[in-house]
Order: sequence, then structure tokens, then C-alpha cells
Amino acid sequence: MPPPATATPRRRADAVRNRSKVLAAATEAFTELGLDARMEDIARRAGVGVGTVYRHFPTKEALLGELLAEKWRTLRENVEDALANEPDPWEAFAGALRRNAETMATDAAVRGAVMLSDSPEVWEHAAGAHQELMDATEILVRQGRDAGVLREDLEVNDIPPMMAGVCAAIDVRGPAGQADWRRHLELVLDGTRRRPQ
Amino acid sequence: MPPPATATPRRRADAVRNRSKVLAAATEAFTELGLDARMEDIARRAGVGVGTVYRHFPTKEALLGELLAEKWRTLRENVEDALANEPDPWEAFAGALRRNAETMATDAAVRGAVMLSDSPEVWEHAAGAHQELMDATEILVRQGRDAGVLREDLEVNDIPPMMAGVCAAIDVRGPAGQADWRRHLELVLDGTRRRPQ
Amino acid sequence: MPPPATATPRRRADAVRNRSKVLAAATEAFTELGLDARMEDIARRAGVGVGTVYRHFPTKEALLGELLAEKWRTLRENVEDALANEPDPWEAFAGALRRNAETMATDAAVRGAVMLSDSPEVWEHAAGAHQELMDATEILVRQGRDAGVLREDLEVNDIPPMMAGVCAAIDVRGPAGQADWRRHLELVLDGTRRRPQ
Amino acid sequence: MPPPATATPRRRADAVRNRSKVLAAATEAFTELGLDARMEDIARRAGVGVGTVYRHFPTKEALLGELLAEKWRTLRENVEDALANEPDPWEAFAGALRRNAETMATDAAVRGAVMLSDSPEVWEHAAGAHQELMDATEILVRQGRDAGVLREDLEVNDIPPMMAGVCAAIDVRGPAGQADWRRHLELVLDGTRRRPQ
DNA sequence: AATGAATGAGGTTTCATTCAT
DNA sequence: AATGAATGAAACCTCATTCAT
Repeated sequence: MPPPATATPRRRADAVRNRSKVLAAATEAFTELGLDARMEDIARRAGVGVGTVYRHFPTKEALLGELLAEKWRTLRENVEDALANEPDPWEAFAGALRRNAETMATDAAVRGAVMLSDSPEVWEHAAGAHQELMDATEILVRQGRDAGVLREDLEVNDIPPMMAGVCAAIDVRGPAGQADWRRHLELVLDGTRRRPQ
Repeated sequence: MPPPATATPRRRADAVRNRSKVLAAATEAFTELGLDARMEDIARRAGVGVGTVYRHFPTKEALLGELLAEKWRTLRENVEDALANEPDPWEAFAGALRRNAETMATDAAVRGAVMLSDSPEVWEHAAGAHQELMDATEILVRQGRDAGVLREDLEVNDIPPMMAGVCAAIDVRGPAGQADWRRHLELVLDGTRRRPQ
Repeated sequence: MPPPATATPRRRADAVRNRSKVLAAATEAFTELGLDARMEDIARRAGVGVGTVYRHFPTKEALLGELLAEKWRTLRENVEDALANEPDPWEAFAGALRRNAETMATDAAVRGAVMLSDSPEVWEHAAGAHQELMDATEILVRQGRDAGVLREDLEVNDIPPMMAGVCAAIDVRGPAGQADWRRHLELVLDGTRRRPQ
Repeated sequence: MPPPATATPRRRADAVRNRSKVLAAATEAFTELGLDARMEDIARRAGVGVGTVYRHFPTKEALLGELLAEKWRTLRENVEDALANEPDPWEAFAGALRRNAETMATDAAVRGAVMLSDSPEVWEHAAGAHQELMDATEILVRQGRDAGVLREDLEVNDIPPMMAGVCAAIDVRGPAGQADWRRHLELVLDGTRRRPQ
């Protein structure tokens, strides 16, 4: 007779915990070593064997994809927060973008993924979450346009390049060291504003 | 009367041609295959052996660095052109940036290099050319500020993040395919303008 | 009752066996092809992939260093054997050196390493084992001197050149083919003897 | 009409000078960089192009072989000097060997060649010169034996291992740095002496 | 489920030698 | 005769992924 049902949940709990540990370790490793951190680096940081990493994510790209998906979910939550809690349409828009930028600023792993368009596999994995982010953002943009605080011609599709731009700005190092990406963000935000005129 | 010292350069002509072929092939290969195109791919496209590539560039990174340096030189020329030929300060500024953006848009290799802050070796190689670009740009920005068409607080150091942003925007592919980076550029340009107030 | 902590070592058994196979294969390959045998030759002879060789020894030099260290350990055992079992001081000294020479004669790989002073990495790896060999040898030499069978002025530091000399003698091939290194050894041994006088 | 015969000798003189320069440069390069100094290193030190090196020596091994042959000739001259000028048979023998050892001590390139039995090509090239050295040495040994200062059983064939041994001793570096090869030589010489009995 | 040893294709770089000028 | 650019076969080492335990 096999051990009763209690055996499985125990394992499950462990597995779930491992999954989280792997994701956290991956963020850490990618941030520290760049996108070509080795799978074994990730495993070691997670305190598991490589095999365990592969049990949860079939390929390196799937792992990166999941990181991306999680990030999109966080960004979407930021947008939804702004929609729910910030009555001023401009502040809702600008605030959401600022918060999203800050979120990206803390995660070099995802910035790397965003800018290395290499593997379709990564993007496919995160496509659903990205769509949901876009859906929420669409509302944010429309609300701003309708309220007359955003340019008439601004579209949701303008936002991804903006965010990509900010990500790039975060990483550029001129000879004068770290560039000031927050200034860059404000410049871009300024460009989205409807002229008082 | 035979030419006195022109004897040696003859041979060099071939070498010079090969050097150019390698650079062109590298641009092509990096564009097509990403930054991790193999040195052998580059050699094959140039119609030479790998050894020849290495004779001209001691390292993959040196090759990439040279590509970067050449691009900086082109961008600087664009800026100097604008300074020399465009009397309107705003048009000079916006025109130079637009032209530079177009220049970057045609060269995925360099865009990759710009966004992969990885290897210091690449940057060091191109540092001089970058400084000259910045020097020219500084004049352009100052002229715009003095003429009152650019924000009072705009600095040269704001330009690299802008360009990095545009590069990133060029590469982002949303679910709707290629994003419209020219719109992004106009947005950012708009953000640099002095408000008529 | 199942063994409590013996669970893991099981796997390791294979790894340990592979390590030995690699070392044996390396000796073989270096002997047959000289010190620039390819890592892949070694792997093939060991019946493993190159990756496995590198898992056990991070570098070709580390592998060679380990071969050297193992040899020093064998030589030291020979010396200690002689000290423990041979009561006659001269026989102990000469016997240990003869046995060590025979040991070297069977291992072209290590002879090569001894004579190619090239890489410090190799020597560093084996430094500890070498010191222990020297310590044991020191006793052997002192005992011989004290017993009046070795020259008064003989020092441990005279032994390494002697052994190196024998190694070289083993490898020299005159036009008459293989040289007689055993005669050479006896000559040198003779030179260490205290004159009856 | 081609320029008269004076043209050729001029060239010849240059060529001869180049050959010497290459040989000197090779000794220098091999000494400094070990036996795997690159052909181009040698060419640069000689102040010529690689092509010129190859014009004089068809392969790297032929070049090394010539270095070896030259050295054998020098050693033979040393031996013949001793035979001609040193009346005392022991002093002739020991003196020749000491002088030859000093000669070897100054030339790491040849020591390397002596101990890296790798390529038959090197040895073949120098075979003739080596034979002549052996012939001269034979006389030296016989004279010593006949005079009763050398062991009855000493043969010419004992000399090459002795010299190889000294070469190895010159290169060994124990943890205590450079070993004392002159002591080693004296030890070996002592071993060749006929016991006063 | 977890482990980590093993795999091996693939990438960069070196260097003896050739050959066009 | 001399030059040095070009060649391309190796060599070393890495790392995503598999699989036996």
C-alpha cells in the first residue's frame, strides 16, 4: 500500500517553494551576470540542482519568459492601481508610467529580455500577460485622451517603445557613468502631454 | 622617373579592401544573426578566412568596437552637417537627431552593441569617437538653448538616453509587429522643446 | 537497517571511477603523443566526453599537475618504504633512487612535465606533494651522510637535478637508439658516495 | 641586357647576412619564449618578414635542427681544443665536459631541442654534426681510459645521457629556485673517474 | 521529485605555412 | 629575394540539456 494522500501535498509544497526559489535566483543571476548567466549559476543560487531547474522550466528561455510574464503582471497591477486610486487622469497616466519605470529599474534581468529580441520563445511565453498589460494600459491612455490631458493622437502602441526607451536609458552608461533615466522619462512624458494651447 | 616610395602601398590596397569587406560583412552578420554571430560567419560573408578577420581585428570585441566607432563618426558628421547647413536652430537639432535615428535604424549590429553594455573592451575602443560626437552635439544643444527653442535645462547628457531609447524602440516588437519608432522619436523631440508659454 | 548517510556516495562511485579513468587515459595519451596530446584524445581513451574531463580538471594544466602530484606521492612512498625496511643506509639511499628512477621510466607523461618548466600552474598544483617528497628525501640523505656512506657535502637539493638528469637520460635517443639510462644512474649514484679514503 | 655578374654576389651577401640574423633571432626567441616561439616572433627579431625565414629554412623544425647542428659543432670544437691543448687526460676530459656544459647553459633554445625528443626531423638535420661530435668525444674518452683516469667500462655512449642530464639540471627549478647544475656536473664527473683503488 | 555527472556541439583564437605582388 | 597578408586546420574550453540513480 502506497503512503496515503498526505505524501503528495508535502511534495507539492516543496515543489512550489522550489519554483519560487528558482525564479528569485534567476532574477538575481541574470541581474548580476547578464543574460548569459549559466543555468548552473541559477541552480546554485536557488540551492537546488540543475535538474530541478529543468523540472520547472523546460528551457532557459522558458525561465526567462516566465520572468517576463511575472513582470508584465506586476506592471499591469501598477496600472490597475492607478486606474482605481488616482482620480486625476494625468497623474494616473504619469504615475503609472513612473511606477512601472521604477519597477523595471530594479530588474536588469527583464530589461535584458526586453531589449534582446532574439528568441521568439521568450516572448510567446509571456504573450498572454503582455496582452493583459496592454489592455489595462489602453484604458489608461483612453481616459487621459478623453480628459484632454494626453495628445489626441496618442495610442497604446506608443507606450511599449516608450518603456523600451526608458529601459535602454537605464542601462546606458556614457563616459560620465550612469545616465539619468528619470530625466529621460520626464522628457518622454512631457512629449505625451496635450499642449495647453 | 619611377615613384620613389610608392612601392609598398600597392600590396596594402588589397589589405585595405579586405578590412572594409570584413567590416561590411560584420555589420551584415550581426544584423542578421544577432551579436553572437560567429566569427566564421563574418569571414565567410567577407569571402576571406577567419585568420584574415583576426589579422585586422584582434578580437571579436575589437571588431564590434570598430563598428561602433565608425557609427559614432557617421553620427558626428550628421551633426556637423546640420550645424553647418541648417540655419534654423530647431531644425538643426531635430534634423540631426532624426538623421541619426535613421542611421541607427539601418544598423542592427550597432544597436545591439549600444544596448549590450557587457564588454568594456568594446566601449573603450570607441571612446574617442564617442567623445567627438558628444562634443559636436554639445554645440548643437547649446545653440538650440541659446536660440530659445530647446528647454533651458536640456543638457548634452540627455541625448544619449534619448538615442538609446530610440534604438530600443526600433527593436521592440509588440504583438502588433514592428513598433513605430518614428512616432517615439517625435514624442521625445517634442519633450525637448521649449514651451511657447 | 539501511545505512544512514550512504545514499549520496553511490553516484559518486561512478564519478570517482571516471576520474581515475581520465587520469589513466591522460598518462597514456601524454606518453604516446607527447605533452600536446589533445584533451579530446584523452577523453576518447577514457571513454568519456571532453566535458567530463573538464568537470574533473578545470584545465589541461590542472590535469597534468595532478599527474605530477600523484607521481610525487608514489616517489615519496618509495622513499618511505626504503627508510622503513632497508637497514643498510647506502642500500636505502641507492635503492630508493633506483626505484624512483624505474617509476619515472614508466611514465613519459610526467617526465615531460618535469622537463617542461613552462607552466607555473602545473607546478603549483603539485607543490605540496613535492615538498613532502623532499621532506622524506631529506631524512634519507641525512641518514646516509650520518652513516658515512654519502659525501659530507651532499644535500637534498642535489637530488632533484639528479632525478631530472635521469629523466632526460631516459628520453635521449642517440643515433644508437635508446640510451642506457641505468648506467647513467649508477654513474651519478657513484658520484654521491663517500670515498673510502 | 641584365646587369653584370656583380648583381648576384650583392644579393648573396645580403642573403647570407639574413641567414645569420635569422639564426641569432631564433636563439633569442626560443630562449625567451620557449620552443613554441612563433615564426613571426623570430622574423620580427631578425628584422625580416616571415617569408624570408622560410626562404632559408623550409620549416620551423629545420630551423631548430640547424640551431642544434651549430651547437654540436661548437661542442665538437671544444672537445678538439681540449684534445689539442690539454696534456693531462683527466683535465682534458673534465675540462671539455665542463666547457660544453657552460656552452649549453647559455642556450635555452638548444636545451629545449635536446629534451623534446618530439620531432625526428630536428634530429635528422643535426645527425651529421652530432656524429662528428661523438667521434671527437670517443677519442677523448679512450684517451682517458687508456691513461687510467676514467673507469674501465666508460663508453662514449655514456656521455650523451650525462649531457642531457646536465641540460635538465640547468632547467629544473625546485621550490628553492634555480638548482645548482654545476654541483650536479661535478657529481657526474666524479662518477666517471677511475677509483684509485 | 531531486540530484549533479555526463554529454558534445559549438565558439573563439592561434600559428605554421603559402603565395601574390 | 623579400614581404607580409591570407589561409584554415586545430586546440582549448563552455554550457544547455539529458539521464541514471
